[in-house]
Amino acid sequence: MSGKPKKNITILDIASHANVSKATVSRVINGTAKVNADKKNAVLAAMKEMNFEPNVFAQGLASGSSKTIGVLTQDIGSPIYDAIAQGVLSHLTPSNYSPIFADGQWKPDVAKAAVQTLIGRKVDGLIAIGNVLSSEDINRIGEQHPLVIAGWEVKGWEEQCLFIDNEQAGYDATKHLLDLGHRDIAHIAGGDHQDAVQRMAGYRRALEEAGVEVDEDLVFPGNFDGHSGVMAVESFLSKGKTFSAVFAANDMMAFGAKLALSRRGFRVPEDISIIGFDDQTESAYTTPPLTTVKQPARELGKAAASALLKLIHGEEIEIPEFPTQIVVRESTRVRG
Amino acid sequence: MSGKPKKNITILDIASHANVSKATVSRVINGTAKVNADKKNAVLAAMKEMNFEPNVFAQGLASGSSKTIGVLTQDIGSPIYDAIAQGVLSHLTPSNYSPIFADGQWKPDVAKAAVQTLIGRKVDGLIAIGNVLSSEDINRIGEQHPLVIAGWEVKGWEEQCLFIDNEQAGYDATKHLLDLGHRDIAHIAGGDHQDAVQRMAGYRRALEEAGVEVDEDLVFPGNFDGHSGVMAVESFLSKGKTFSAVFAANDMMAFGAKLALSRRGFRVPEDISIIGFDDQTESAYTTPPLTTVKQPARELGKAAASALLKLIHGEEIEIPEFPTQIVVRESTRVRG
DNA sequence: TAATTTAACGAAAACGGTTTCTTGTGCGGT
DNA sequence: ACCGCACAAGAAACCGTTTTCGTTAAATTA
Repeated sequence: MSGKPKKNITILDIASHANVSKATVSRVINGTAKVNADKKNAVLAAMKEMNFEPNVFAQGLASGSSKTIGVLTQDIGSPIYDAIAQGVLSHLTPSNYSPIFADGQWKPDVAKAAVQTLIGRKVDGLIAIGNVLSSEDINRIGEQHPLVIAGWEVKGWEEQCLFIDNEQAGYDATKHLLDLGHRDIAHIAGGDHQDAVQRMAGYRRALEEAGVEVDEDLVFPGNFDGHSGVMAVESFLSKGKTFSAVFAANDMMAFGAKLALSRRGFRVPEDISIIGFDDQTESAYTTPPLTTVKQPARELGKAAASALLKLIHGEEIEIPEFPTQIVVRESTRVRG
Repeated sequence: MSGKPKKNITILDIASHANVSKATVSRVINGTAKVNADKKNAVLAAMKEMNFEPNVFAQGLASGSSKTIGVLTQDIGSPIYDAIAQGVLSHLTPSNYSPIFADGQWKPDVAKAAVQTLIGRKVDGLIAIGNVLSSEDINRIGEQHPLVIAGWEVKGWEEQCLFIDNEQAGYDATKHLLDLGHRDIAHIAGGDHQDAVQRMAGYRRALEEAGVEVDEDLVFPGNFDGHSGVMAVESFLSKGKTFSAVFAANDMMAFGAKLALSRRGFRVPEDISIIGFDDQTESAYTTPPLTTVKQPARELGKAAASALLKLIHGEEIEIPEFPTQIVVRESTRVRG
């Protein structure tokens, strides 16, 4: 019970136990060539009996493939990116690929190092969830390794990017408010992140299309965190602006905005309507429940993993559309 | 530019380039033995020049160590467990260990398979974030591999578990309400999860200590999601119960409770106080901002990774305390 | 029946490192 | 000067697979 011989069973043990050569065992394991039914069964039986597990290092060394895939995250803890990661993980679990994670912290140099680590670990492919790398970097990496990017659109690499139409979604969100009769619609943006910029573009297009001029004082440069939402409202109010609705580029900022409005005595949605973006879990349980734009993040993650696996196997991939959807709850209503 | 020879540079190339044997190169790489300064420099130079990266498979095969650590998650997407994972990842990044993730979905058989996968990948150690496995399973795994458990307490394995004192924290939360003069304090529990059970125990102890009898109709068996919070309030109200405060076993249920209370015309905190548990990011921006119990999840994750690394290197580990802290915001006040 | 293809499988050569053994050299002790 | 010893570094064994290459026996063809 104490002094284990510690003998690892190898393919060779199986071979001798089944009276075949190790080559045959290997063929049985991988199904790379035909082997007689009886020998095959003998090998299978031996493997079961000695409950043999092939050594991944040896397999990797000999075959060159590690059966791992590298996942480059930027930000564990963000609801959307987590949901994408969740989708990736859930699709990978039933496959025989295991994910190795590395975090880029939204910093190009850190991300680059992370990719290097992943590649050094001989991953068979890479999934980037979000992205900070330049088009050039992406292209360089992508031509050396199977690569897909989830939740981001890289110019010149669109065929392997999975993303939602943020511009259209931003348009839809704004349109929702316009349709409710709102005209003075503030926007809390998310900085220079691609999706934030696109959402803002959609906001502007909707307003223009409705013949409403964009008041730049009603556009606040947030950064996706709750505090931005608070600051945004403070900014609007301090400039003496009046507005009846707010479109926040994510739910967190919508929460912050709601809080700041409450503090200033405005009611939501009676006085001011708010629409967010993401539909994170909490949004259904805020007071009032938040109207928001839902994006199919989990599905996107699954699709990304699925696409990468196809890429690895040399199959053609086709990226589907990922439709967003407005979830109408109780934070928006017809302009009073 | 098109037809790459694809020759991988190996330790042998370095060796010949530096006029030494591959053994020497290996020694330089790993510092496992003294080598003359000039040879060493020659090797280093060659490695730099040809920018050589050792093949992880070969290293693993020869040395037996993979420089990877397995992370067993149960639930990507939960704020607390994500924060722990974040901590783990952040501590691992600067080390030369890479994390391989596998998800157990809170299901014992899935988790078991996940561990098997991880072990099959020859991870040098394991971190479980949360746990569904039995003590026996944990012990079995733990005596074969370095293992630490984060955010969970396994009987007979406490020395390698990192967890907070949920009972005390539950006590503190309840005490906070008692100190504000509340006597009719409802509790929304979190099912049979260990931490939920312990938090409830703390709730009961505080009440007893204050000479308040626990009204079982004011204890609702939730399941940590927002809907539980709603259901809990509906349950209390439908039983005709009156109460002036609620202790929810996590923030999500607190959100749900707040929503349900608002719907029924109760104001928070004027009519009813609410305290949550976790201090997830959103809690600071709800209306009103939620008083809650903060647990140092990130630190816990970092400490877990740190402890595991020590374990792997055969060093002694000592698990620190992880103090919780009541964050008083605006959802609790003196009983009116 | 002899000649020729084919199918199954074993022998052995990679894969790229680490580690044990061995050997040659320079050193201090007597 | 002689012996033993420590030490640096090379030679070779080894880690556990996959895969190429032959080889043998069976199946097909003439």
